[in-house]
Amino acid sequence: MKPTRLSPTLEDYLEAIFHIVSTNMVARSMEIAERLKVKRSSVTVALRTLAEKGYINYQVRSYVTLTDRGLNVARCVDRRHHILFEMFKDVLGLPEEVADQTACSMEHGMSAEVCKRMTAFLMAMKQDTVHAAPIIDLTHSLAEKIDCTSDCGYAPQRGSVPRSEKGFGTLNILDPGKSGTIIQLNGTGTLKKRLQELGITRGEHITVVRIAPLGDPIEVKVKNFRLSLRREEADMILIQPEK
Amino acid sequence: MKPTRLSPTLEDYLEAIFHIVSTNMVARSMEIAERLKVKRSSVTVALRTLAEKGYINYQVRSYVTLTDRGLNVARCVDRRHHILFEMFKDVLGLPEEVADQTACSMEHGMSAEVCKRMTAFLMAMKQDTVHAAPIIDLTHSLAEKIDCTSDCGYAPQRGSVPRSEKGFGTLNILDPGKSGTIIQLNGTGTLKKRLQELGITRGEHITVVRIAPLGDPIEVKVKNFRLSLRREEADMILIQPEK
DNA sequence: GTATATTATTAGACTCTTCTAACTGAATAA
DNA sequence: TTATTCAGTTAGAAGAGTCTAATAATATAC
Repeated sequence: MKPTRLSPTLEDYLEAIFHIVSTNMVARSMEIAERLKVKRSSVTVALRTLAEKGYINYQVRSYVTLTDRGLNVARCVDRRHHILFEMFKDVLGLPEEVADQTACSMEHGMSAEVCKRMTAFLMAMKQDTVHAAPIIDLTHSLAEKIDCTSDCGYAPQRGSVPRSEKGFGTLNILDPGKSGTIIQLNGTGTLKKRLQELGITRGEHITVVRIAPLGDPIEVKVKNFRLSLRREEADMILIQPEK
Repeated sequence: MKPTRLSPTLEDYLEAIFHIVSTNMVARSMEIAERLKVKRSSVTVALRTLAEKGYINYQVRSYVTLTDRGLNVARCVDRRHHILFEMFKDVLGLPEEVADQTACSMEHGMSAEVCKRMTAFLMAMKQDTVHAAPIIDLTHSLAEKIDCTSDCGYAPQRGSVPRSEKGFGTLNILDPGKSGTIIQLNGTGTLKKRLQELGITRGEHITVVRIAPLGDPIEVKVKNFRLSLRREEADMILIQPEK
């Protein structure tokens, strides 16, 4: 009966019960299982927990109803869902199904305050259509222009990780002519061994002589030997740059 | 090495590594643990998994870097985070910390398409400030007026669950004068027994005679006996209303 | 160069959520 | 009434993620 914070999963169960109860007055395991796409046995477990915490009225092998507490939470979750749904559908112009699905997966991390503000925002968009309409139009036309495959619009970059502040990095951060001290070797057994045999060991001093056009291979100098390393190999060598 | 879909948790680890690597070139367990507020031992487990799946370069007891695949995913998660953060901070006017936290918990359920549209929306808001400014102003002033405690702005209601379509419900859905057939008793041992002894059993016909002002108690008639039930008791009685 | 402190790892336990498979209770039909 | 069917339950296992406690490797200090 204590008001423990509900997990996202249990919130989902409550939400499902809320919807079923809205048209049916009572909910049964089967319907909940269907709606949440889980097995009936999982529902039983969840119902037991929800009943223990005082969110539902539940006796073994009988219908389920929400307690007042359960109803409050369910309404709250439902409300968050609707707000997000509207945002995604009406403002962002996503198809209903996607909007619904996305709302589902986002509704749980939303505090009352956030919910309130988003409600206010949607109210504003609806009240002030004169200003809202051009924004929405612009949104849609901009959306078409953004190229967004797997990386969400980020342009693929090479050598994209910025320079270290503290100091170390893999060998690849050294420009030609610069040198550093080897801190650690990160490779797998064989490859690591090979590098060690070439003289690349902790504490050793290493200088980058030349880098081929595409960053591969890299010519380095260790103990007065010259070696040619592939980019992957260089990535395994952790160094503390000099100067 | 297979491109299994990452869990939200693992995405969080990747994101943390991404940020540490951005200033540090390499990430260490400790820093990751601090950032995610978990114990170092949990980090070790996560790193092992991420390495197995090919998202990071990781050898036991050495620094961590992102692979190309890891970098792509991390950038993507980071981008989703930023978009949500901006939305919450700049549009909804939430304090930075709340915006960040909320973005954190919502960033995982966001598809590339949703991310794209939200990016477009924020671009639109920034490009067309003439229209955006009044909307944001209105949002803020509306937000102040919404009373939103635990139930997200829903007004507390009594008897709020709508009437059944299929039919059954607890006794509380019957208006005075209406009657129905008892389908099931939902109570605990003692209480259930008490009700049964009063003549409230499956298949019995029950009529609501009168409901006290606040819905409690409810006067009913079963088998020509008149009984007074408390609201809680009535909630345990499942009925199929008549007509 | 040994001792101490720091950092990372293992092992084992626990929670949460789900599953499968077997079983139980109740409603329906013969 | 007995058999069949179906919904709901239990038990047991598994995976993910976390923790504590103990241990091991490394770095630092003397």
